[in-house]
Amino acid sequence: MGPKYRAPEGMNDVLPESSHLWQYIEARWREHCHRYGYREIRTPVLEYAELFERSVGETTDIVSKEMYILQRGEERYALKPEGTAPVVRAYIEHSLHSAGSAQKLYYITPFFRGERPQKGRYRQAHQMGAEIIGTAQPSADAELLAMVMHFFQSLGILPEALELRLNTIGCPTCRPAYREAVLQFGRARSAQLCKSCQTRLERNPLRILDCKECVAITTDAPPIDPYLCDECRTHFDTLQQLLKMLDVPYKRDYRLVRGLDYYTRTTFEVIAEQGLGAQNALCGGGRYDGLVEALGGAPTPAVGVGIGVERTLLVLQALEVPMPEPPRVGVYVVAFGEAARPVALQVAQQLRYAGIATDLDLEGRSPKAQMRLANRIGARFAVLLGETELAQNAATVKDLQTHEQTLVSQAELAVWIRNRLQTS
RNA sequence: GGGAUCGUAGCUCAGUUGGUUAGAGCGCCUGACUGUGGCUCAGGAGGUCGUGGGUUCGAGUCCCAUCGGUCCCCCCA
Repeated sequence: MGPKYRAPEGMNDVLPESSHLWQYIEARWREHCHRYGYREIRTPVLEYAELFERSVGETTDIVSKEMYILQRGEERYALKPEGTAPVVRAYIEHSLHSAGSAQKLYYITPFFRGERPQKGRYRQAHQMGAEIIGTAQPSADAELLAMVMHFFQSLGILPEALELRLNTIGCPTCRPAYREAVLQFGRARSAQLCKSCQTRLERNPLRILDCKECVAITTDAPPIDPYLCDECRTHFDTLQQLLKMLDVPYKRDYRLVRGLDYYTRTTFEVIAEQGLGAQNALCGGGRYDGLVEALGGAPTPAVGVGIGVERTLLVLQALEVPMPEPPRVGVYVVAFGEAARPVALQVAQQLRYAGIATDLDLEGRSPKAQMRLANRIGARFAVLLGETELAQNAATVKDLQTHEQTLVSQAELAVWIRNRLQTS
């Protein structure tokens, strides 16, 4: 029996029982990025649709059929389907290059793709991203990858649970020749390729390499290495050396040819064996040396990563990694009798002003129900107010763990409680 | 866009080859304990069995349609 109104398909409410986990992951990401010298950037949830059409690529599924388009008058907007293009747009728009050095920017953002939802894949999902804009040095790629793996580690995910897959897809100088080689390879075996790969072949031949259906055929496809230009080869070699030096394990994956048009050279993803179903990529990213220029900026190399928040959460839960408990109030104020209720509210405020997380009944429940609630929400102390206490401007503080009761004057209440909350 | 699967109380689920007033646990409320939680016990509230048709003397149970969830393909974080 569905309720009359539900959240849109593939879009989820984060309920209080799990919102603290989101806060935790997001706080960790912020901390982590600050530790690596990044600063936060926030961009609108909407951009002019054209931004994504130009950057992500008109022929990609994302742009051709998954974007949420909003038309308002003459303006065509799209809910952002990924995080990088808006950051690059902002970088150009606000001349962030003028800072003189490469910009390290991080963000946390929702993004939207109109696809059938499944485990770990939603129509509104959330991404933690980081971009280094303004350097072509492989040390940027290496630092970014080390940061990402360090981030997962800091959340308590063991390195064995993850696999960093790494590849290079060359640059506009060398990729065309490789593309041609794969195209020839594919054409020669066109009949054996799956249906979608046959159309893929003409549009974006490299994509046949990461088709699961056609692995058996494409396993013999030519590797890119002999086709790489000197610059791309040096970049990739150096990156691999740096990763080894930094003890960041990775696996070369010749099939890792990302979906978005803007990638050059380095591509990577981190996959998890457990916790995610078919959507086992926790994060993905790569170098996009042509994007800033393509969007109207000066030629500016860059590299970036996006980490799925939902997917990270699923992995943490599947691996049973310890995570924080939801916040609890320390004190619950209980009123015995109607006369005590306004005083209870007053006392609760007094405790809150003193910085003590406090709650009380606002529904007129019986004392017993109030006590039950105090216990259930995990409060450490119940502050009891009845005729006896009111007569003395005092309160009975009950320690709900030890059952000890102490009569404390209302004036000293906050200090009395704060001392015990700190020491226990 | 295609496919698989599920849909009984707020939540997790029982409901036998179709057979009277549809059940349990958790949670909620009340009481035992007239101003005191956690344990126990006794009561109570809460359900158009997703919806609409059909078969039947009779449908939660069978058939069809439809809606929704979940998972998978495609694609991607």
